[in-house]
Amino acid sequence: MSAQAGQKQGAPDELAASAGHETAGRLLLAAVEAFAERGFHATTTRDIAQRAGMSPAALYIHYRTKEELLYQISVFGHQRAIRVLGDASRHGVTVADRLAAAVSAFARWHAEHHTRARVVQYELTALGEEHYAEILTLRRRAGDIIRDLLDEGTAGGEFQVADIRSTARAIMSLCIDVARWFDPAGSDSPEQLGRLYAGLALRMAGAAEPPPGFGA
Amino acid sequence: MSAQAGQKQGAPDELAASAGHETAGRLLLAAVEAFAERGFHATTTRDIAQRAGMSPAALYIHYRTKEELLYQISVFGHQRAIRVLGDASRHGVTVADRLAAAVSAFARWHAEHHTRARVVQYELTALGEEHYAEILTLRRRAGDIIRDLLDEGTAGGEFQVADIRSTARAIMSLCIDVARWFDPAGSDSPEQLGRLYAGLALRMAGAAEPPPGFGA
DNA sequence: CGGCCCTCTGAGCAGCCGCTTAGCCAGCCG
DNA sequence: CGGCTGGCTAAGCGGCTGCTCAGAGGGCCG
Repeated sequence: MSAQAGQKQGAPDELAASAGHETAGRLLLAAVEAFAERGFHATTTRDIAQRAGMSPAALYIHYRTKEELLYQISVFGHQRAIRVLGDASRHGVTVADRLAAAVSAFARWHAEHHTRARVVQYELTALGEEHYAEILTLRRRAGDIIRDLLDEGTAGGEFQVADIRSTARAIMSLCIDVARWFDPAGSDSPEQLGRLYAGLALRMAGAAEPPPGFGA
Repeated sequence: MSAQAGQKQGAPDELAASAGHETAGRLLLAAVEAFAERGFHATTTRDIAQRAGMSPAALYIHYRTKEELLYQISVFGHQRAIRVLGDASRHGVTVADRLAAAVSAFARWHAEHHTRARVVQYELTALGEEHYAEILTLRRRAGDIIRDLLDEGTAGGEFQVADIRSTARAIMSLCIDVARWFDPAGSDSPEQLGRLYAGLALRMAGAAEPPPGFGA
């Protein structure tokens, strides 16, 4: 019930570990679940504390406010997502390979960590003004990765894109929205979804179709 | 400040008119704005009443609860969006024409009415259980429209789609997510966005590319 | 072993929440 | 003209909110 989907049993959660203290990490995971289920504003500090098996006051030993919990989740989540996207975007010989790898990894991350991703992508506006601005600069980096790939592929003639900025935004948009609707009980696995979305992104970029029977 | 984007000055708002009473309509528009800005749970009935220029108690003469306001907005918004999508999906000779028209209209609606659409698409979970279930049946109808077009186009050989259900969901997802990021002060107009997204959807469907210089 | 610090709890504060109630007032009907 | 009706408001109810604080308990250090 409290285990993050896709995480191996017994493996320490990296988000929880990032808190640097076991109780602080438990509170972070409890907050992710609660925020994802009900939204930031509808979640009470008592609810978070109860999910972590603690008293409401314990929360304020490790975090100054409820908003700081959201901020920590947001920073860590964005950093992870951008790293996943950036690493994948360097795997591949052709630009098309790299775009496919990037989109596949990014969409897959949103499916696998849909609980976390939902908080990261849809509860941003509940952040304080300074924290919000800080997160926005992180987000721009993610968009730039896809745009650079489209730039490179279009310049080299591999892609046919009329409006690079808008197309890059559409591809990002497609991946991000996965967090809204993805259901782990549904028929598609995160891997399948990643493959499918990589193909869709290549088509959106106007890349030449791979021959039939290509790929696994 | 309180006028819906894209609405002509002085023209009676159809959502407001749907309330059947002037004050009730003003409250509905005020609620849309407040819910879109802060989210349902972070919005207080006092805030809604103040935006409509009334006392908090006035709200309860026209609506039983705060949730009923959200429900009215949701039903009306879904009905409009589905009608826009359905009407457009019947305009065109080829299936590709109709898919382009449907996606263009649907994406454009989400851009033009992004305030309303944001509430409709992202505050669903705040609905009561029965109301939520009712809205879900409406939503399925929307998805079916795109899926039927892909079905028809694939059967006729106009489209090349490996996974029709997932591709239909991706196209819907792309349009819906417009409500999350669209900024009327940005460089793209709703019309431009609709045209762009129609082209992207055709590519996702594997339709043959139109010859260069095609269209306006 | 004594003292200290760090973590955690029970109790609770001030303030805001959704919603209700009693009553005011303008407009319509006979 | 008197009385009734429906839209509206001022005041306020119980309950829940984020957050605080005094103190308990247990492990580490000298």
